[in-house]
Amino acid sequence: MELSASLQDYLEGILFVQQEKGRARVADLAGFLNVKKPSVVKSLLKLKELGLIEQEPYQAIQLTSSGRALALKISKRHNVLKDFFFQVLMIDEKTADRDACRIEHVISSKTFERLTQFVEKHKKAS
Amino acid sequence: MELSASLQDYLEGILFVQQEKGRARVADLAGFLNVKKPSVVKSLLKLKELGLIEQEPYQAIQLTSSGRALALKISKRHNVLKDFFFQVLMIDEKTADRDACRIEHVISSKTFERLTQFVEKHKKAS
DNA sequence: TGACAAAGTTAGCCAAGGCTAATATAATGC
DNA sequence: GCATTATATTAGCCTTGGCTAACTTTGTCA
Repeated sequence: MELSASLQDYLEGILFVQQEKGRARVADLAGFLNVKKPSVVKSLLKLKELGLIEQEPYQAIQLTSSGRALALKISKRHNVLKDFFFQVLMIDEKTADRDACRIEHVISSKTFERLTQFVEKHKKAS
Repeated sequence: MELSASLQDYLEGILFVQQEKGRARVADLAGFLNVKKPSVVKSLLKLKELGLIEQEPYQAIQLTSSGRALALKISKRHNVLKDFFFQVLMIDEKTADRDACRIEHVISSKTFERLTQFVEKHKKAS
């Protein structure tokens, strides 16, 4: 059961906003992801059905343990990709971040693992 | 005017199939892209409206000069990405190709250019 | 404590890009 | 040259993931 790129973005966004602001609300997420609140609500419904988040009506969003695990996994992908672009290819941070955000959803596990090793090696060498 | 990932795939596919088989027909493209023929027809209509291809009813697909230029550009991206995965990261060819196919649509020009340099440098070094 | 602002929700619309079923045209072989 | 097969097209459906407008709930503060 593969999560769509969009739902992965929501999940990752929830984790990020929680870490930044202590809690993640619909409006925070809408701001972070540059979408409107009703779009957030609609997507949260799907994440609830998948058991990845919980939310009391009109309240802040909670990640379930499986939701948190998945969000962390996606977030880790993001960071390795960003490190590769920023530290290895020396791309400016903003572009590195944007590219990471798009590629994290489509890169294969195999390629991601090799890239992780590659980035590690580069860090040690410098 | 940015072409969607899907339309980029069609355009690139047309170029590829033409090179392989001499001409690109709806059925060839459907096979290559793993979609059904009516989906191809629908997408070709959009590419026609954008002036990227021409097609007489029930006949093979022709790239216009701007369509060809764009297809070549996309194809080049694909090849550099594939080279990076296959030759630098030593990913198996099939996976390298699949990742290239997905990432070519989302990578920024800036990052792509740096990656191109990086791959060139690696080729010389080996 | 009651009014108002902010946050969340619902309903319903739209475009993109798949699909199937049915139809039309082209190409092939007897 | 005609029947059959392959190819292309059309019509119409579905899902995803946006949006706006309108409404409900929550929270704040005078």
